[in-house]
Amino acid sequence: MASVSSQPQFRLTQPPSKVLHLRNLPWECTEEELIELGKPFGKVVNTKCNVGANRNQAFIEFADLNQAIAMISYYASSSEPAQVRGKTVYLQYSNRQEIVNNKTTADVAGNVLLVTIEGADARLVSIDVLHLEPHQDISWLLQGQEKTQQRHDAAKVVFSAFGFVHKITTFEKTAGFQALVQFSDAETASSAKNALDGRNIPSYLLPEHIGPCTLRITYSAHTDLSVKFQSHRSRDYTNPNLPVAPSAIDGGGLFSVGLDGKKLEPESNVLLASIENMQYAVTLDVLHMVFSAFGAVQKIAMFDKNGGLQALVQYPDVQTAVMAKEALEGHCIYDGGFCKLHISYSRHNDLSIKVNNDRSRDYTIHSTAMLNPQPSLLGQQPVPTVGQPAHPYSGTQFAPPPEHPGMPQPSAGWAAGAPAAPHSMPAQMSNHPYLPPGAMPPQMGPGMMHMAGHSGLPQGSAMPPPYRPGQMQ
DNA sequence: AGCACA
Repeated sequence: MASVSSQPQFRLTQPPSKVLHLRNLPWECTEEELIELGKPFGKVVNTKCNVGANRNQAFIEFADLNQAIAMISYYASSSEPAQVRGKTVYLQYSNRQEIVNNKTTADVAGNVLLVTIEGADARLVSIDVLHLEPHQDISWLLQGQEKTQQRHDAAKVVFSAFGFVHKITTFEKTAGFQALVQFSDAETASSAKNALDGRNIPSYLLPEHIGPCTLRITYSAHTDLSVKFQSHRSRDYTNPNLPVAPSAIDGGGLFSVGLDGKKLEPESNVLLASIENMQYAVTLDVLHMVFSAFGAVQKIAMFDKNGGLQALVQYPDVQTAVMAKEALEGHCIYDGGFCKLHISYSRHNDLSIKVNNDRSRDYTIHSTAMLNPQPSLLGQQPVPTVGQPAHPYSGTQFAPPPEHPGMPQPSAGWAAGAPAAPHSMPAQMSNHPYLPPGAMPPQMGPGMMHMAGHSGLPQGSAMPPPYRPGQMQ
């Protein structure tokens, strides 16, 4: 008998199925587009997008087998390939007879996201990415040994930019490392999804030398994740009292040192600041101004790292650095999510500044004349009187959206960032809704963060003097 | 360019 050897890979003809498997789809491909593609041939009753390792495959299911056959046949003999937005899409019968798993109605927006974190080096994500959550004591995580946990942490940090993350569960699958991330509502979830899907975790959140970690995001059908324990693979941020380290991970080894106890990242008087979404120039003087709000800045050294700008900022003492870090972390130098700061403690205690130039400066030695001794925008005056920088940043350097009261919303973040906003910058100065042109305080870049009082920052009277070693919890 | 949520 000339029986066909049916090695699955080489079968030219799969058995027909109402379900078609599509590949080589564009990222932006939506369920609507899939339906559009199939509609000429019949009724599409179900779809599944973002399938496969690259999330660029999909399934569509027709109401009737003949409709699927019609579509396959048509494109088998057509000179024009099937396309979605100009991209050729390859079709074949699926090896399944129906789309299983379909979430309730489709890829319907919910408050829980299914996130796949791709990247060969994802396991190397540092604990540093956690530091965005000052209240969140994650010291127990340090004990963790698992790569999954670290990617989990990265997910927390990244997604917190869009709103409060209630819960995260993670799991390892063939598709890779995945997480379910629960927000309070679908709006928040969808803003996170829209902003983050297909993007890489910014390199400043990752240690040096590690490759990109890409996020692939779809909606989950879940609405409320069940997290029974705080573990390295699941966390409930709404319930800090949840028991730690369940049997799930034989987590015996965990010295669960205080869920409200000690800090793990050693504090330092020197901060390492990374600047994200740097749509506008950030100069030494700008950094000096910003960080001076919390105390005398002794030294600053700027350098490029991983394609981004970083700076080491030295204060005379740890307490000041702690204050600055707590206050500035995650905030933007400019309104609109521009030049967002990420701050961790440096291992340095005393920077060695070889030369004073536009990238590094020792404010303790010469040029003290221009160093404004009074340390705070924050402390007293609502009107910033920070030291006039050596090179006044002419308005053109910055993109000064109107001087919004209130710190920029962290929600913008790197999220929508990339494509947004670069165009009209100097123009906005004159368009300032409140100030006549030229009314801008010369010391302050227009649109810059106003440390004095507003949202996240402790303000004026409410704020203990910067040097007070008080606990700001 | 080759088949999916623990």
